[in-house]
This record gives sequence, structure tokens and C-alpha cells, in this order.
Amino acid sequence: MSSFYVDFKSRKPIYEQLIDNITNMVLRGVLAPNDPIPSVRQLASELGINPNTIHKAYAELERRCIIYSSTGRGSYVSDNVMDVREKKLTESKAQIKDLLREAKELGAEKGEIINIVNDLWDL
Amino acid sequence: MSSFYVDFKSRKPIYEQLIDNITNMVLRGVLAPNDPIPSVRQLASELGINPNTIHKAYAELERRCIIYSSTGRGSYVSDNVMDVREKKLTESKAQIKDLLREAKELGAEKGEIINIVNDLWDL
Amino acid sequence: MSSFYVDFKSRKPIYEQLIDNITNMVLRGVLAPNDPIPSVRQLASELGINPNTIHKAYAELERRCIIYSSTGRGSYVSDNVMDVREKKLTESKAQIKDLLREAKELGAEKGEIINIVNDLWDL
Amino acid sequence: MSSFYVDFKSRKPIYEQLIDNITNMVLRGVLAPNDPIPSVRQLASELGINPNTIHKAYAELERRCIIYSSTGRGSYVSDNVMDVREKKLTESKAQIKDLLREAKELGAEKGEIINIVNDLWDL
DNA sequence: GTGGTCTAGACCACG
DNA sequence: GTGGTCTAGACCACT
Repeated sequence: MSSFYVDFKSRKPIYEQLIDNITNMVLRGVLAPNDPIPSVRQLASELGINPNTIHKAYAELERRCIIYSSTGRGSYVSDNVMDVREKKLTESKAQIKDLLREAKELGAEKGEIINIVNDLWDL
Repeated sequence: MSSFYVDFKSRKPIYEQLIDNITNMVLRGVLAPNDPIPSVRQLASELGINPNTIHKAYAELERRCIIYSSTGRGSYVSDNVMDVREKKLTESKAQIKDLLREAKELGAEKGEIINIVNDLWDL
Repeated sequence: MSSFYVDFKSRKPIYEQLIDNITNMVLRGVLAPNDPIPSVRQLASELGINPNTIHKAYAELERRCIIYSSTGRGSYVSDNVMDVREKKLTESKAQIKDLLREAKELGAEKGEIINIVNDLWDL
Repeated sequence: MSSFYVDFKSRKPIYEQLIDNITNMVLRGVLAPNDPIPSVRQLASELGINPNTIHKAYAELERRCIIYSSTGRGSYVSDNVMDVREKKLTESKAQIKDLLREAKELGAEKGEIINIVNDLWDL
């Protein structure tokens, strides 16, 4: 029951979906530091995807220090998860700020936004 | 002194940049309802872009009811700008909600978000 | 208070709009046989349209025997209105038949159609 | 023995013909949900048409949620065919109503219309 | 002049 | 291989 999943109907490239997929599993703790992740071939056949696509995703994940690979032994979840989380949170807040600025220009009321925030944090 | 501008180095397609460009000018009132917008060929030569690319952008803008075009007469800003603004604001708020949910999962504090909101609205 | 009208936002060419416009006025009796219709120049200035466009419409209306023009004296409504009506009705029924066939293939029920017909004729 | 076909002599643009063509095949079940449709290049060479023209048709079909495409994988029939059918039927009935109203004004008898309906549904 | 369609051919990223 | 973007240049109908 692995939660690996790709949506072929999405416009988002499959390799990007995989990146997001695995990144999320790591950040949520579904995959713990030093856990092994499926081999390229295994995941490829499991998802019915070209192995090259899996490889591309793994390469990018390694570049982002979310996993590490050792030749012949497979790939594992990195143990500096907190750094990754920190980085993503910073990006996330920057995006939110941009969107809020846009929404304000479009006429959004401060109250509406506060309500959204309250709903998410307090409910 | 038209504010049309495209960044050829961007990964975002030129025609999408044009769409965003014009949409923003309409939403901010730089272009008023029923104002004429530059002809396909004129804007093409002005920006050093192929007319087909401009046409693609105009066609999509027309589909989104932001402009209307008629053969032999040219293209004009639509007059139901409020509908477009309303629609965009709804989308924007949905995106914000999604990002906030993600940020919360990543460990963002409610206070941080509230501060961002206050900064934007009250400063 | 002439009912001549063109919608610049429509995809339908202006000259076609004029043709439909005048044809309808003739068929509904708003314009009676041998009534004069506005001169090309007059209608052009009234509607803010290029005279060539008006001329094109008038030429087609003449070809369809809906109006007749005599050089230097202007244009007038034809007096064989019934022929025109007959012809249009035949076309109209053919179109309806085609659309009904399509609707049936799409799953329309006979009852729905009968209801539409009843509403139009009996209400 | 694909039923793709275009009439080069028609005034209807080739890309629109393709759209109608494929839409009909989907609605009639000739193309089933998630079936692959020919690649842009393949259909182009098959029909002797420029790939750009095929692409334009596919792009519009995707916008209408009749197919979906993904780079590197190809294009496939969407699986929410019923929504499309529903939408098209609604449009179709609206058109029929308009035409019936016109026909009535032109002097059509209710009986004539009823006969047409009966012929189509009962024969 | 205007927008709209089409062709020919190039280049890119994705799988 | 696939779809997607862009250019260059032609032709059409409409105004």
C-alpha cells in the first residue's frame, strides 16, 4: 500500500509529480530518514512508467538533498529532513505573501483572509 | 510608452506572458472597457515577436472574455471586467487556502501568517 | 427610432447582421413592400459603419430578391415577400429536423421536445 | 479504417471539422473513455494536413474536456463523456427552441412540427 | 488596414 | 517517440 501515485491526466510532468510525492512523504514522516526507497526498476514497473522518468525524479531529489543514492545499493531518505522542511516553508511563505498581495489588489478584504486563517488553524 | 513587455529568457511562454500582461492591465484599469488594444501586427512589430504568437494570446484572452476581437475592426477590452476580477479573486483565495494548509503542515505558526497579513493590509 | 442595430462584439460579420436585420424587418412587416430603405451613406453614418459594409449587405439583399435598387433613386423593399418567407421557412424546417436528429442521438426524449413545442404554440 | 475525414473544400476550418469529427466519435462511443487518439504527427500525415492544424484541434478538444494530452505520452479520450453529452444536449435544445420560435413567426403550423418529431422518433 | 486559418520547418522538454 | 512553442510567410474574408 505504498502511496506512490501519478496522475497521467495532469499537466504536471510525471517526474515532477514523483518529486512532490516523495518530498511530501518525507516531510510528513511517512518516509523516515535512512529509509530505503523503491529501486528505479521496481517503481517503474509498479507505476507503469518509463524507468528513465523515475531516474530523472531520483536525480533531482538527490540534488535537493532529499534522498541519497549509493551505486549498487539503492536510494535512501536523507537525514537532514529539517533543512528541507525549513527551506520549503520559507518558499511557501514567500508564495503566500505574493498571492496575498495580488488578492489585496483584486479587492480582497483583510477580514476574509483572517477568516480563512482562523478556519485552518482553529477548527 | 505602452507597458507591454515580454521576457524572452523566461521559461513561461511568450503568449502566456502576454495574457498575464494584458489581464493585469485590464484588472488595474490601465486598459478601460471598450478601449482598443494594439492590432496583432502592430504589437508584433513593436515587441519583435511573430504575429502568430500575439494572435494566440489574443485568442485566449477572448476565450476568457477579457477582450473581444472582430475581423477588420481590431480588438477591444471587454466590458464585464468585474466578472473577470471576481473570478480571479475566487481562484486566488482558493490558492491561498491551499498554500496555507501546506504551510501549516510544514509547521508554520498562525502568528507568522497573521503578521504577514497585517503587514500587507495595515502598513 | 429605426431598429437597425449592429453588435460589434459579435463574431458575426457586420454585413451579415445587417442582412438578417433587414430580412427580419421585412418578414415581420416592419418594412412593407416598396418601402424605401435608408441610403448607404445615411445608414453608414447612423451606425458608425464603413459605407462599403452597408453596400455589401444591400448587394446581397438584392441578390436574394429582398430589396431592389435603382441607380440614383435608392433602395426599396421587394414586393414578393411571401416567396422569401416561404424559402426561409423551408430552410428553417430543414435545420430543425437536423438538430432534432442530433438531439435524439444525444439522448433527448420525445416528450421533452413535444413540451417545448407545446410551450411555444399554446402558451 | 479510421473515420477521420476532412473536407478541404468546406468553408468550415479544418481544425473545426476535426473538433466536430472527434467530438462525435466520442459521443457515439466509437472512441471510448481513455482510448488513445492518434498522435498529432500521425494524424497529420494520415490526412495530409499540417501538424499545427491538428494540434490546434487537439488543444481546443482538451479545453472542452473531451480529450486530455500529455507531453511524451500522447492524447487520450476523457472519461467524463456524460458531462460533455449533457452539455451538448442542453445547447442543442436551446438552439431548437430558438429555431422553432423563428419558424412559428414565419408561419409554421404546430402540426407540421409535431409530424417531424413523430417521424424522427417513431419511424 | 484588421483578425483568422494554414503551411513549413525549427526547437524544446517529457517519457 | 510525444505534445508544446515559436517563426516565417502565405492567403482569406471583413471593414
